[in-house]
Amino acid sequence: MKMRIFDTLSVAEKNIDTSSSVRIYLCGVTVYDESHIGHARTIIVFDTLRRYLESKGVKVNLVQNFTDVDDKIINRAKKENTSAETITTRYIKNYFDDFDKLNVKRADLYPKATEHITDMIDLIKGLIEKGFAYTSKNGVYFSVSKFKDYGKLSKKKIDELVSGARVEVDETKKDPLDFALWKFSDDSPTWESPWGNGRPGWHIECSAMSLKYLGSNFEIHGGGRDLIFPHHENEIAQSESFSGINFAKIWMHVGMVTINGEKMSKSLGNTKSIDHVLKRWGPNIIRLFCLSGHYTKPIDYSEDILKETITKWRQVENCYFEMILADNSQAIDGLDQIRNIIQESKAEFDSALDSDFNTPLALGVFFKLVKNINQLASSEKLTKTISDAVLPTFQEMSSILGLQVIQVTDNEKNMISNLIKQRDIFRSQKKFLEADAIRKQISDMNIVLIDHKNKTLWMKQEKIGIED
RNA sequence: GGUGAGGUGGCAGAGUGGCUAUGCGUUCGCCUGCAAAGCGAAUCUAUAGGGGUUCAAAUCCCUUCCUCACCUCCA
Repeated sequence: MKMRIFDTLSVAEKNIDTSSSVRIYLCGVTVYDESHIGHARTIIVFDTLRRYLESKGVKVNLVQNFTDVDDKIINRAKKENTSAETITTRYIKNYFDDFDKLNVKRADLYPKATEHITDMIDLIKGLIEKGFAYTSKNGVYFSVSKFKDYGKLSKKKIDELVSGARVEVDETKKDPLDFALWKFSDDSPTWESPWGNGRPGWHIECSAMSLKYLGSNFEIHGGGRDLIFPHHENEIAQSESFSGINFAKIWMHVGMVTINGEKMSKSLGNTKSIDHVLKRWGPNIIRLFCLSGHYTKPIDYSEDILKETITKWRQVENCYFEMILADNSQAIDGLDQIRNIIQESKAEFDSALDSDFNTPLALGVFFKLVKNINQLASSEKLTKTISDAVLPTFQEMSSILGLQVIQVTDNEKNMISNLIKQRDIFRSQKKFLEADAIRKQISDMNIVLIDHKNKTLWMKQEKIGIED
């Protein structure tokens, strides 16, 4: 396969090297609070990318870290009068609860910073030996001026950064731009190091863990756009100074989620937790929303847009049930035509994703296919043969997008079809009150009846919180 | 101020030189015992403003205006 992704570093689209496995390092979350819709977007984008690559038979090795040592965690622990570990354990569990519900496949590995302290210490040692880092009163620092390419990812010039005012003043650093690799501290949790007790800086953890698990030069390093500077810039400085070779082949950054056009932030109090949006919209709507704009661009979370998405999702559900409940009673024609549609859809879908992972375009292709099937169903031309021809493609696309139509048990199926039979009898006797009572009973099970000319089908709808 | 990304119909969102996606919305209609769901038709002829290149530009160049993000922890 030939897939191109926009690389932040070279400011150009680059081919993903799929000759062997595709190694992806994704910067995960700091576990001091609930995850929000912004985290969801980044992680769903990478989950979908991974699903797509795997659907093409490409082996993916996805590593996503948990930052479980950080000042915010310690502050939260102090506030709750408990240990940092209690906090991180709670929010790691919370993370998996949320993302399992969002149908995000588990990464191959979720390394935690606290479990890689020795790797970080080794890395820092190496950087000191090579002359890129030094010890001072408050910790060990990376000397930015020693790394000549500093600023190449974020396109910043060192001189401008210095004059750009908002650099923390710290007399103990040789240069205001130098950043901490190791911070001395007696506040628990701390670890021993050759330089003194303390804890690692944020940036060093991702360098240490990505180098350890994916090597010095892997295919894709990703995260939110807000991580470009300083986090990823610093990772490049550390990793390339240590290894002497180029770090990630492609830097892939996902745009921010705004809320009604405003940046989402704790201080504005407008964050939307995953728990909140799941209760309100459910996983499929959220995934569709997160993939509805090109991943490099910002997307705006607003009720109106999410509501539109419900309509689309209902069409997908309708399409699925029309297909699985199609029967043989019709003449078989139009099969060649539908085969063409399937071929075209597949080709367009792949081509959209191959071209810098254009998910909005791919979604459009998927919806078009859904529309085509619903058209056939509406005109009583959807036979079982046609359904069987389309279903694999429908399911493959759904699976890549991580969408899941709600499933029904055989018991439910039997019960529903019995109720429908009873209702049909009442209808034929023009006992509409009784028929409507059955319809109500069915609808209480989240089943919607689809009355065609000569038959009644049904679909199970996902419950969407906001519609209650 | 610096850097980057943008400004496309009521809304969302593709499209990097020519054939003006797609979806939502709205209106009417089909279907129905009535609904629901679905479908059809109609509506909308958009490309921030100005200039230029070209037979031809949303698409290339110049310019003006505007928006957003990052430059501090942040997905």
